[in-house]
Amino acid sequence: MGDTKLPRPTDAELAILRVLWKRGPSTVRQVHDELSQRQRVGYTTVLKLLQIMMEKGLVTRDESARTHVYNARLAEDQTQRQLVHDLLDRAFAGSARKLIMQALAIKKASPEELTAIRELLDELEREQS
Amino acid sequence: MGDTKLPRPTDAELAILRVLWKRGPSTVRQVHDELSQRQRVGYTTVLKLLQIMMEKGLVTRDESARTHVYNARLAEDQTQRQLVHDLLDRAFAGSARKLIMQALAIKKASPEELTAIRELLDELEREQS
DNA sequence: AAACATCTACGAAGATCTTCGTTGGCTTTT
DNA sequence: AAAAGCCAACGAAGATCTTCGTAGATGTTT
Repeated sequence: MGDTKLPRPTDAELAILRVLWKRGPSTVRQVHDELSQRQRVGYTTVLKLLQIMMEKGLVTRDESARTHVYNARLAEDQTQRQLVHDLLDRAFAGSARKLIMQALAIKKASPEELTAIRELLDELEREQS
Repeated sequence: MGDTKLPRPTDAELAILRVLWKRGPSTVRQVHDELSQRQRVGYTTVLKLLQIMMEKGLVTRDESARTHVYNARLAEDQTQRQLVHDLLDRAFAGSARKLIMQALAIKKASPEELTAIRELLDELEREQS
């Protein structure tokens, strides 16, 4: 209960989530400091976004101290999986194979990565039997 | 040169692109007919979206007849690749491996699909040497 | 040629996204 | 205890997205 499906994070929200995943629980200032190393963004912009994300359920907030501490509600993998799932539905008609093909085509994956993927394939096939 | 980088299509725009990819060059009515089989959407909504997509360069338009004929500017794969690339940057810090892992985790790919992916891996490794 | 149907263009409303200024309350420093 | 700094809350502006009604032009039927 209470966990209705979360909305897909917007671009700006995703940028904040990435900071939270990297840093763990963080104050607005910490998120802002990290974020403004890459992009010019105001403090209150980050604050507002975090408040909205709180409403949407994308983050949790510890209000016990004056300075609130925010954290991502879902782990990085869970969100990533959701995003992939979403893209799969919207643009690939559910074909994971095609999506994977495209991913492989973009990034000239290193031999190590190819090996890792191959191992995952092995696992999946083992599971399936 | 006229080909500035195209914007990422929105959800509604992507739904229309999918129809164009499926049907090939189509009139507004044809797109609308196809689309309204799945979702309730007005004719002028589709028209307006196509006009906007025209401005953005996402589609081309043949105006030689009174009833215009629209077509996707980029092929399905090109757009898919762009979307994957975009997601890779925004949510996966560029790690194709992680994205592929997530894709595999979602869809219990069929043995045939796994084989197809494995073959692609073989090809890639061959190319790399 | 009148009535009807179909098409594009225009504009605008409502929703969401992104941005940040301002205000007022706490906290720390002087 | 006054001043200065830091914080959350609020509101609002501008941008983009999504939706569709209405108007006017063109084509078809009667």
